[in-house]
Amino acid sequence: MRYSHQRETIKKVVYGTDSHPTAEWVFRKTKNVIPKISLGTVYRNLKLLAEMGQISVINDDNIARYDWNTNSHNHLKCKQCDSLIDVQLVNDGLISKIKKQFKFDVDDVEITIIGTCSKHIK
Amino acid sequence: MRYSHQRETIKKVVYGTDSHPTAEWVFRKTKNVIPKISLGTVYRNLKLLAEMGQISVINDDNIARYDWNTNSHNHLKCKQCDSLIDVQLVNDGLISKIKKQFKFDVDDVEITIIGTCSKHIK
DNA sequence: ACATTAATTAGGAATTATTACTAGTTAATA
DNA sequence: TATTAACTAGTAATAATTCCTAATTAATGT
Repeated sequence: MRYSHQRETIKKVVYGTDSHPTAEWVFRKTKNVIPKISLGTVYRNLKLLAEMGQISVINDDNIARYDWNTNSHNHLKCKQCDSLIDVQLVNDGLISKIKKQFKFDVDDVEITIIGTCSKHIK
Repeated sequence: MRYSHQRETIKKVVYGTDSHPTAEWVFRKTKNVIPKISLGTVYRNLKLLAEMGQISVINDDNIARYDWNTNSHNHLKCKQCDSLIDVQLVNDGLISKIKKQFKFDVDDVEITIIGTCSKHIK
């Protein structure tokens, strides 16, 4: 894997936000630094970064969002403001329970809690 | 909401399988009954059925899959055979914990466990 | 039964997110 | 500094889904 200015910039953009951005958002932000960057380059490098384990991908309602936080964690998704909030819900207990109960070899646990965040609860 | 032969047939197709089918799969199956049905009709009615709470939608890797089982439940997704297996993991404890801990009003809990199912473990 | 009407459909065009292709550019190495 | 393989910009292609429109059809009143 060769160094690339584009890839490094994209990585910095993702690492610089907690907003779980889409490819389109990353594209717009990266353009501020490299105006001639193309959307394809952003997609290709986001995919590469994910494969290298440097960022993670969240599948949110049929659109990919990216996250610098590669530790296993979960999300609260607010229907009102469409934001994703990081939380830690899973314990090793759940994983080993699934392994035993269903004879299922667990790689990853994806949890998204859909609802309304505190901002909108009066 | 007026009766429609197409919608009833689509519903029966979804209710007739445990395979969590895609819109494309439902389209092909429904075509056996109504050869001239169009893909748009399938999408529109799947959406309507979901809105009416008669089926549920699963977001699997940026492609929608449909499920007759509208009770809250979770999925084991096997990377090898791409199948989804229904399981029941969530207890009310988790939901009330989230409500308290994050002041988050929970509507739905989406859990997908990615891994390898028993078929592929020797 | 028949006319009216608003919901629904088929078929195709449009949209959105994403990937693939290609000629030109660039980082690494010798 | 020349070589070369990886990378990029720009654009075309693809895949899933939604939108549009004229024609069809289920429900209702007569």
